[in-house]
Amino acid sequence: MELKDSSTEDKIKNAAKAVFHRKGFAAARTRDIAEEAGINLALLNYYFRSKERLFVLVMIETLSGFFGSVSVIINNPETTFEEKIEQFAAGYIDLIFREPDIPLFIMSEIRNNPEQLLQKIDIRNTVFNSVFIRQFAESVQQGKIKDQSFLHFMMNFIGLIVFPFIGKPLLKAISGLTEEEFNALIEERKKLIPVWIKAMMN
Amino acid sequence: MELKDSSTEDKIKNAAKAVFHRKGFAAARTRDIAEEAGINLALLNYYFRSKERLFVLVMIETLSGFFGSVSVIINNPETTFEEKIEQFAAGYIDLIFREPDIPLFIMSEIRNNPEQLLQKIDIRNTVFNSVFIRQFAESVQQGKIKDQSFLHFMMNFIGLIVFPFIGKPLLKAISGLTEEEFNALIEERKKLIPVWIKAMMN
DNA sequence: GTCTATAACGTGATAGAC
DNA sequence: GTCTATCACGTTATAGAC
Repeated sequence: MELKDSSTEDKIKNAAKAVFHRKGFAAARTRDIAEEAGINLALLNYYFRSKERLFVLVMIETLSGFFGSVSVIINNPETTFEEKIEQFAAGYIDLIFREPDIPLFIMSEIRNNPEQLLQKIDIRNTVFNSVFIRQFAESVQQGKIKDQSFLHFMMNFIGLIVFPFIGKPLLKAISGLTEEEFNALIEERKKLIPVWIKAMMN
Repeated sequence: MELKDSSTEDKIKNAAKAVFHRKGFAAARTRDIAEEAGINLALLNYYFRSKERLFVLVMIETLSGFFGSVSVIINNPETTFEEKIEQFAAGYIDLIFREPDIPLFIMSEIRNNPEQLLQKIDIRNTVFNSVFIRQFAESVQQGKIKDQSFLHFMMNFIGLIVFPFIGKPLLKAISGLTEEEFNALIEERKKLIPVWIKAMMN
């Protein structure tokens, strides 16, 4: 969004990101992207050859940006397990605030093409070789937290962070909150989620 | 899925449900639906006039089925607040097990057309006039649970239930679990979520 | 009601001038 | 590199026979 739009190529790619994120691959039209970029439709094919190739590029950058951005946090050897939880929650919420369409976009597109998209990014190793998971195991062993499946823990943690964004239209309709009020509620969760997570683990 | 396929009209509608739920409106082709129903493409238009009209019908039934199915649970005056939490979690997980594509389908389509779709179902009143929310407020007042936003509570509760289904492809890739193992994990959550939720409220 | 054949339209992609 | 004009194709929708 706030990337450099210096070259025409970047303008198109950033426009494609915005449109794909908002509408998904199938519903996005190359004409939408061209219009959003303020260029002609033919230029899109000149630079990226096809809608599909452009999409793959966008997807790779989106996935690596989304999953890579927190690898610093979860691999910091200086912070404790609890500190990582706090930083992870706050960091991810800030990240998604900047691009709120990404979680639903990723989930939808992966559903349509799981094997192809997931092999583009080695998320499994990122998680399982992290300092974070080692500290989780240590905390369990030391009896600091309840013995439980790491996967349950991750589902809960990520779900608490991400679900309000995925369910936003629905949750706004239920609550009747304005955009600002709803965002303020999510902002509160940066502090609340770590508290909840710790309560769940005892 | 397991509905009566007696009439041709029902065959088409059930096929449409399956295809729309799996691929979303934009990616679903009327040919896919006709093939899934085992009928000719022209019949689809004969019965439902257009893809869009068929979609709206499917969406209305999906939404009312999804949100209506639990209104019995949350409005039962015989059960306590805690019992409702247990029944709601187990009931919803069973429901989604039967049609696992629905949560992501609903979220995706509502994103594309929030106002139009949400006015078709009065979910706001269903929630706010429920026995469930009254019991929540009473529990807060009596000091049984921590004073907190009902919306946070709902986000957490629904998120814990629904997120594993929405994030399934991703979570399976991260964990390396098979379909059966993953489903077993979710099955465990029927018992675990009420425990976690209670821990979060104290 | 159900089918085949085809019309009408939208969208991705390219040719060719500048 | 960038544009206009157009092609090629897939998809929705309909006409018309049975």
